[in-house]
Amino acid sequence: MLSIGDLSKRTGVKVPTIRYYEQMGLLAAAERSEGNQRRYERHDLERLAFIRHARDLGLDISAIRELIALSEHPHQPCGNADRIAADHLRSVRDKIGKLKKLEQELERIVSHCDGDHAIEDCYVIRSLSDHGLCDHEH
Amino acid sequence: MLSIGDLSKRTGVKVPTIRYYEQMGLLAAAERSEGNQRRYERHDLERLAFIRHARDLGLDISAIRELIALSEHPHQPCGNADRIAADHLRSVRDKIGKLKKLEQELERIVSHCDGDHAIEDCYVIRSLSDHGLCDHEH
DNA sequence: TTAGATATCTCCAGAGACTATAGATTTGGA
DNA sequence: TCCAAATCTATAGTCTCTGGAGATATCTAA
Repeated sequence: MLSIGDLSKRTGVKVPTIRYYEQMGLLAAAERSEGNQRRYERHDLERLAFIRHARDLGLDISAIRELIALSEHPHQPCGNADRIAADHLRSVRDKIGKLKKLEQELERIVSHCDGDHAIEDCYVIRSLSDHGLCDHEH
Repeated sequence: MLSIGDLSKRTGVKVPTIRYYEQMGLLAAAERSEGNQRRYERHDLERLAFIRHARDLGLDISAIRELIALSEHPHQPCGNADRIAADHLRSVRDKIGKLKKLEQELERIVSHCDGDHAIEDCYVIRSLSDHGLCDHEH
């Protein structure tokens, strides 16, 4: 039996976050000690590792809730789980695309500025003021 | 003189968001009509466009507040503005790197799954349960 | 001029995913 | 046995908005 602190150390999920996940229904309400403290077992550790992993991958709580619900019906076909992951892949690619545009623009802005002239002539400030200086719309 | 709605249409920033920016001190408190409605001028439009642009680039409110403060002292050297943008560029690159790892991993997960077998054998679910299946740590 | 439609006002609550605090209780080790 | 550390609950705060309620202002058309 693990305390909430043990669980935290083993998974890298902070203690208040574990309680938060319980509240959000991602973790079942834990058994309690005589003194009302949460006590966990191996399967709770696995579940929390699953959640942690999915969060690291950027899935949101509701997607994780769906995946957990799916994983509790192991004999159904897995099309929905596949769809959730594939949707997420699309959104990750989308985000990467957007960030790359930002990267280009910031590069351009920063490279024009040597940090050593007056604000009124600073490309950083001017770029932010005047969208027309951008290479592409965003 | 523009109403808050005009300003919103011209900048693409929603009305409650404009009021929020005022509350956060990014926009000066607007002049008011006789009936207490906000009235804006050209320079407010420019300021809001600046904010919008900076937010689109992913700068947070406090960074924007700093940039605005800097831009109000046009004769100082611009080193700080440069630093803010350069810092941000670093963090954008960092984010891109992380998302690319996710992309790889999600690709791997999704490509192993044809959406057509039982959950208990689904690579999506198994990958999330078992970190050991990952190519790299995260 | 007046009615009615639209826009605006303030204040407050909620979203999402935590994080932190306060004050009380329990637990584990010397 | 005693004390420090961990845990408990409940509540509030973070950040950047977004939406609603109910009251007031403004604009347009008749």
